[in-house]
Amino acid sequence: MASGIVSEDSEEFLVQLAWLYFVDGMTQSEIAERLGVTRLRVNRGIGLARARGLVRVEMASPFAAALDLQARLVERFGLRFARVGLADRGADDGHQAVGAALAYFLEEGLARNAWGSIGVSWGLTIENAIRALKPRSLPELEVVSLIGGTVSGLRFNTFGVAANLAQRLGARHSVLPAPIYFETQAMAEAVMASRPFHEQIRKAEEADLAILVTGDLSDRSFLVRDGLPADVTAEDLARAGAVGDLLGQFLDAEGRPIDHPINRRVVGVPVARLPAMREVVLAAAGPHKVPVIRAQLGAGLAHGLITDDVTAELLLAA
Amino acid sequence: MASGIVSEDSEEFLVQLAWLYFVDGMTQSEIAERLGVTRLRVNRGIGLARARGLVRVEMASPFAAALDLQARLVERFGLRFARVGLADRGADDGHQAVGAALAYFLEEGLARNAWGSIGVSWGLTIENAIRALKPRSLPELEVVSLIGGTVSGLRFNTFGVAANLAQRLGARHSVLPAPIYFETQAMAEAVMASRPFHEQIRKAEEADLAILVTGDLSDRSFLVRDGLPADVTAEDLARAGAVGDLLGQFLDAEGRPIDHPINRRVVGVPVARLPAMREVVLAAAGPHKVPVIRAQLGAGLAHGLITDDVTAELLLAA
DNA sequence: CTGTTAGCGATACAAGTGTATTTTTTCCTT
DNA sequence: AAGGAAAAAATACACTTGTATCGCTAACAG
Repeated sequence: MASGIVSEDSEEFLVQLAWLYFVDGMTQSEIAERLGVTRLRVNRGIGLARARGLVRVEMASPFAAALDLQARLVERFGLRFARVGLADRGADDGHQAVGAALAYFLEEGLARNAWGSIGVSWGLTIENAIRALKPRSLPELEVVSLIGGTVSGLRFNTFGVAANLAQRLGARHSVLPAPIYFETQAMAEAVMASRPFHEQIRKAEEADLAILVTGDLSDRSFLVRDGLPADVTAEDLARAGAVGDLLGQFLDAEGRPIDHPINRRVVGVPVARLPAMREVVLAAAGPHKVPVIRAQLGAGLAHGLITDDVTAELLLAA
Repeated sequence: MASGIVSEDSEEFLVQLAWLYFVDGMTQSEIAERLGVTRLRVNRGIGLARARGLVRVEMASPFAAALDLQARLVERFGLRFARVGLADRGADDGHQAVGAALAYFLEEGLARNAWGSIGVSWGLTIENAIRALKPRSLPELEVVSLIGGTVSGLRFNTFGVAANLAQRLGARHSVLPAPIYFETQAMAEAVMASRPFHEQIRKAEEADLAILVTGDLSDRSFLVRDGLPADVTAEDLARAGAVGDLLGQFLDAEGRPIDHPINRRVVGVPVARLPAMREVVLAAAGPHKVPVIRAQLGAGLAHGLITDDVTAELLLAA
């Protein structure tokens, strides 16, 4: 019902608002008066412009705030690099901060033209990062999915994530047109072995950059909550020794895939291939994810880590 | 209170503030509490971070708001392009809006690598634009002064402008090490004819982009207020038919240099050479500048115009 | 030792902002 | 044409921000 609250949400209007507010520093009531609309409209419009990523705040050296944590992470886990943003300790979803940190990391690399193809999975973190990215036109770049998608139309579906990121960057994209999990191991193997899938997965494995996310086994994980096949529960996985997932594959505390059918029904780049990839970064934060992250970093599954200060402290604490 | 709190205006502190405020959306009091400083400090720090250009708001398609005005300016004055920002009609100095517009224009071109060298003069507008620019590293780029500088240490002195812009862009720069006006015509001619000056001016004339500003004859013009030689007054110039200046040279209502000694005592690229330059843009706004701008555009002294909506309307009104 | 001054913290307050609630308008249906 | 639903406007209010003011303290010169 409450679908289109702000009706006059044309880009032109929003750009006007943004200009008058952020560039000229006019007050919302002044703008409302000048444009002949209500202050409410202005207020909502400005919010909308930010939410849509039409205006972004860029920061000169965003990672200057946590230099020490970054250095200690690199040292401790033998990483190539680490980037840590500052979390809002009040809000319980650290996605905001990590998303922004991931975006700044991507901006750096994109400015250097460091990657010809980028592999992504899914999740709120990436979704947030996309919005914080500056729109570009990079027709040479290709965004590839590292993993299948869910059937249900979740907004952070892999298909959507790859498409949105590609659109933001003016790049091409390709996905793995399959569910994350097949009903049976046989079906998954058959599909993965077929020509087009084989080639697509290979393309994913050859991406210049892979952006990984991870989830734990709690209800806070979207994969656990909505993405698991009907016949598998989080309890099953915990009993089999899992602490969380990477690319839909469930890993134990040492970062090894657990011995459970679900790991053989998955469609995506196998975790075992990650160490051979060119550049793999893990973007994850939240106290509940600390064990999973530590497992994955310990197993050498990522070259770089992007997280927030709270998570970084916890990772270093043990 | 914690021990190692960075309580000065260090970049690290400001970046922390900016991150917590703009990325995490925390309130100023929350930030103050978390960092163990007073809210006042946070408030001022955030302002400082903006003023220093440490955080910038970028906007997706900044010139979408005034498409029609731009088209009409191009049509009316036979320009290659026009960019118009939205002025705050309350504030009487339009420098904010034009500065931002100029910055967006430069961002466009810099992203395309459109220029190998950029010529600048001086003024508040350019100063504002520099702060709104994203820092870069373009060691191949050279910023050159199109004009001499003032003796007094005005902060928008040409020398400073060229140096600041170059620093922001990570570029080299060179200036015309002379005052704008010499005491006598003979001195000016002698200097301009000397080898190093001759070469420097030639380099300026060959710049890929020239950014011009202009002033009228009122007290609002910094050149008139502080930059004129002691023996010349604005009244003299007005009597000689001047309506304003371009590169320190005073022009009449048709855009022709007036016949007055001051125009022969100036150190800089002669206005007459502008039409032969590759790309010349005039960045100027304000109702009081309308006659000068119109004169200059009428005489074909610029290929492009960067201004604000108020000025654009007035230019088109006549 | 004392008076002066610069700077910071505390307090206060006016203005600005984000959101919830109620009223009005508009437009569609019957 | 009347009734009803949905959108926009008006109203209200709690909270946030920016700035002015006062008073304390510490540094410093005489």
